[in-house]
Amino acid sequence: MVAPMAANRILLVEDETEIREMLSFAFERAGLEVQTAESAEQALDLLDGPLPSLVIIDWMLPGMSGIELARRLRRDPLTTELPLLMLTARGEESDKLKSFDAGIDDYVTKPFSPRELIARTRALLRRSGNPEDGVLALGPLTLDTRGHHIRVGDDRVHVGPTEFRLLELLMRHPNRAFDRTQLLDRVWGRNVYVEERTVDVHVLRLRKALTPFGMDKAVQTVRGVGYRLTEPEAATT
Amino acid sequence: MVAPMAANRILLVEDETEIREMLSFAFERAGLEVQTAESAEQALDLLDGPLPSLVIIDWMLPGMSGIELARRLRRDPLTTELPLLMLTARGEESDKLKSFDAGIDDYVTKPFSPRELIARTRALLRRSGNPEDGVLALGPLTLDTRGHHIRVGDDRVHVGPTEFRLLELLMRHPNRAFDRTQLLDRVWGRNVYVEERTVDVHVLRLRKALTPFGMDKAVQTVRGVGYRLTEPEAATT
DNA sequence: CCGGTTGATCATCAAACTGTCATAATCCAC
DNA sequence: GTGGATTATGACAGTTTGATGATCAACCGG
Repeated sequence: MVAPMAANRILLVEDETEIREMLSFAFERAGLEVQTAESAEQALDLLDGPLPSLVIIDWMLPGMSGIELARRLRRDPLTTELPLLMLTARGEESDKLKSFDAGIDDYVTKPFSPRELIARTRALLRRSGNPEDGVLALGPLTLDTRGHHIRVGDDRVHVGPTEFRLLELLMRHPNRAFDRTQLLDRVWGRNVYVEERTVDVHVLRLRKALTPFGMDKAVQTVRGVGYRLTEPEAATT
Repeated sequence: MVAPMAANRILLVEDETEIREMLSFAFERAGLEVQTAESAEQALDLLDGPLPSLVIIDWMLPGMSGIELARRLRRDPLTTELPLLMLTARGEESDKLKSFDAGIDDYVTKPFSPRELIARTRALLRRSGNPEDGVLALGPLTLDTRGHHIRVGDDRVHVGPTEFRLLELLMRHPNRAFDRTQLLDRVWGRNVYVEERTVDVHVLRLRKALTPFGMDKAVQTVRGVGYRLTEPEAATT
């Protein structure tokens, strides 16, 4: 079996070793998995791998600045929606505005209490489809990102790893249509070359797995676009 | 270029008239529609109507406190996802934590600059992937560009890709008449040759799809010119 | 090295969508 | 009212797109 994967991984980009370690410790004690980078460049490398749920960026970094890193992430379609939290020593309003312009989602000024940072981090995670308990739900369908299992009501549904990640993405963004390119980037990972049509097959398998529970209707085709997860029409009586 | 006619309405709950008016003015100048309430009770009343995209709550309110209002909104399934921003004069950390516990998404301390509040509001709206995001509306008719969803009230309407793009264009410019050439250019694409009459057919198909919900009347013919989308009620009876 | 899984493609079938016509229905100006 | 112009509608045949089942490769833990 697999080691219980933490639901939320955070990427912390901070060049000062002391702060980095202090925060790593604080986050882990708070039950959040942390990954660290000492520079924007290193962060970009790490972001080629599986994406974290959120990125915390120090304003002052050697080499590429934090704000420049933020802009870059926003420019890239793959990371454009990744929640960003800026960490900075400066308190001037002009900096704040610059941050928000760069697409920062939140902003904490040094010196700060780790507790506040964690609270803000949590708020941001919750807001962006990463519930703390790691359980996503859509009607009777639930997906536990930590336990790696899916159920409809009390019945367990078995799907392969790819279908799991696919459903996870869809459940994080219900009612949103994704085209095949987006799905490939976000479920398979970029830099992997796979035929677009392959998506169809995995969607099919996902539907098959859900069919016995009547939830296959939730995975909808959007012709000419891609796929979407939507709660089936309520047949309330 | 299309002006972001995002229908983002904000509910501001603030008892001090002066601040309320100042902020209303600032938000509207920033292109955000505002709705105000003087008390938590009044806010709850307003929330029985169509939901805003975000609620800004003053900590200190006569009667039910801001924090209590926040808790209440979180408890109600209907508003549990509604982004909340707390406005407070107190700066103590314990209060901040209490706010986040209550499910506040962000938090601004008085005195604050309207610019910062607006920046944070925008960030929150963007982040919240609020279902209202990218949703065009005309009366009961809504079109979700992100989810590729069209509905009238709660009923889903299915149309083909072309009809979707057609309706999207019309909804972005309600009450404006387009001639067939313009529609062909903007819905089909500039360098595609199709019969002008083809537009009629797609308009017909769009109307057919809307007919069961009585919204077909919204798509109006402008004889000798082309077509226009207008809210049915606007038509004189 | 061996079954058992999981994953990616391909070929094929079915369904949905499109653009065009021909024809009926309306509208407008005279 | 009449005739020409404009629009609405129903049918059709080709295309495009998605669904599906089979196949083969890669991977994994003995």
